[in-house]
Amino acid sequence: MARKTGSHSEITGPRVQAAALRLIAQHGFAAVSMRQIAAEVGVQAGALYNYTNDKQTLLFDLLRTHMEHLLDALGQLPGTGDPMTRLEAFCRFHIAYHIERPDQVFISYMELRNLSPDNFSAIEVLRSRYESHLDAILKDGQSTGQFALDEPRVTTFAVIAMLTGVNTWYREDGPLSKTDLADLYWTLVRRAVAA
Amino acid sequence: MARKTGSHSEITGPRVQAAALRLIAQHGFAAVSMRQIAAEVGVQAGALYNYTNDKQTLLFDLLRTHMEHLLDALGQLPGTGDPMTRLEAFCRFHIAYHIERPDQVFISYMELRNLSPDNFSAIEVLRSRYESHLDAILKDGQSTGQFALDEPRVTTFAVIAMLTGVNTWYREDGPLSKTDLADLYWTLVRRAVAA
DNA sequence: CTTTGCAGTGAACGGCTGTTCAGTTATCAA
DNA sequence: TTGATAACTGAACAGCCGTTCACTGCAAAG
Repeated sequence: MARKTGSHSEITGPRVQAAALRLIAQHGFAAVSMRQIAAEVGVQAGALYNYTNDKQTLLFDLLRTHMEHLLDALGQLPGTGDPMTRLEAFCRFHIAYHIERPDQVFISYMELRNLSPDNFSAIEVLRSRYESHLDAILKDGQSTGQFALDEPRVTTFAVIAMLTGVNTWYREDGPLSKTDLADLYWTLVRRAVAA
Repeated sequence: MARKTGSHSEITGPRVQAAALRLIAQHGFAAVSMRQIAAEVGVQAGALYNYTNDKQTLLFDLLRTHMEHLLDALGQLPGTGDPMTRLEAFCRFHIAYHIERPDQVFISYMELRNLSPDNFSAIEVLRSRYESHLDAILKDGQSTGQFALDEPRVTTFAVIAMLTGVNTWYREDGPLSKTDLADLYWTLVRRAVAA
C-alpha cells in the first residue's frame, strides 16, 4: 500500500514503528540498518517498504507521531484560569507524559539533525507550538503579578529543559515515586518563578 | 606514531580532533565517515590512522578531552566558603563554559551511546565527578539552612539540565548578552533553592 | 651527500548500506 | 474452487564503510 501511493504522511505499521523506535533510541538512527529493524519485526528488509517510503520517512513519522500525541494530550489541559494553577498542571503533565515515553522523548531531540530540512521544519513547528503553551502561562502570570520574570521566553526554555531532564536519570525502580518526582520539580519551578 | 604504540590514550592530532568535532557535532558520529573527516583535514583516510587507533578511540578522545578540560576549569573555583556564593560561581561558570563550546557539549551527551562499554564508563566517572561538585554545594547550603531542598541530588540534576539547556537556543547574535543570560539563569536558580 | 624515519598516498580488503523487484506464498471474497 | 490482492521473500544493485599496507616523498640528522 505504502509502496504504491508514495504519500509523505502514511501511517507506518505499528509493529514496524515500535521496532524502529526501540532500536533507534538504543543505537541512534544512523547506526541502525533497515535489516536490523526488519529482523526485530521478524521479516526481511524488503518487506519494510510496504509500510514506509524510505528510512528518512520512517524517522519522520516517529517524531511526528510523538509530537502530535503530545500536543493532543496538552490540548486537554485548561487554556485559561489562574496562571499558578495552570503552571502546576503543565509541569505535572510534562513530567508524567515524558517519563512514560523515554524512547520517544530521547529520539525526538536526539535525531532532529538526521531529518531532512523539510521534515526538520515540520517538527520544529510542532515543538514551538508546545513551548508557546508554557510561554502563554508565564506571560499571563507575569501580567497578574503572580510571577516575577525578567524574560518569560528564557524562563520557558529553562523550565522545559529542567523538566525534560528527568528522563536522563529517573528510573522506575529507584527510590522515588512518580508523585514524589512531580512534587519535587513543581516546588523548584514554583519558587523559581513566583513573585 | 599512534600506529605503532597501539596505546588507548594517545592524544589525537589537534587538526584531526577539530575536524572530527565539527563534523560529528553536525551530523552525528555514526553518520560521519573517516573519509569525510580526512577530507576536512585535507588528507586521505589512511593518514588518520597515524593519529588515532580507530574511529571509536577518536570519539572517546574527543569526549575525554572535553571532560578533563571541564574538570580542570571547575577545579579553579573555590571549594569552600559561603554556599550561596559558591552556587552563584558554579552557575555562572557552567553557563559561560558551555556556551563557548557548543560542539563539545553537544557531542558529550549526544554520542555517549556510541561509546564502547569501557569508554562509556570512563566518561561517566568524569561526568559524575562534575555533578558531585554541585551536589556538595547544595548539601552545604542545606546544612547551613540557606537552601531548602527536599532532595539535593534531584536538585543537582534539575539545575544542571536547566543550565545546559541554554545551548539549545542561545545565539551569540541574538538580543541577549552573555551577562544578561547568566543573570537570568542565576535568578531562577537562586529562587528555586533559597530557603 | 647519505641515511633515517615520519607523513601521507592510493589501492585494496571484506563487509555492510538503502532500495528495488520479479517471483512466491497466504488470505479472503465471490 | 477460483480469482484477486496484499504480504513477503531473496537476490541483486551500486556504493560506501573502517581499516590495512606496500610504497612514495620529504625533512632533518649524521
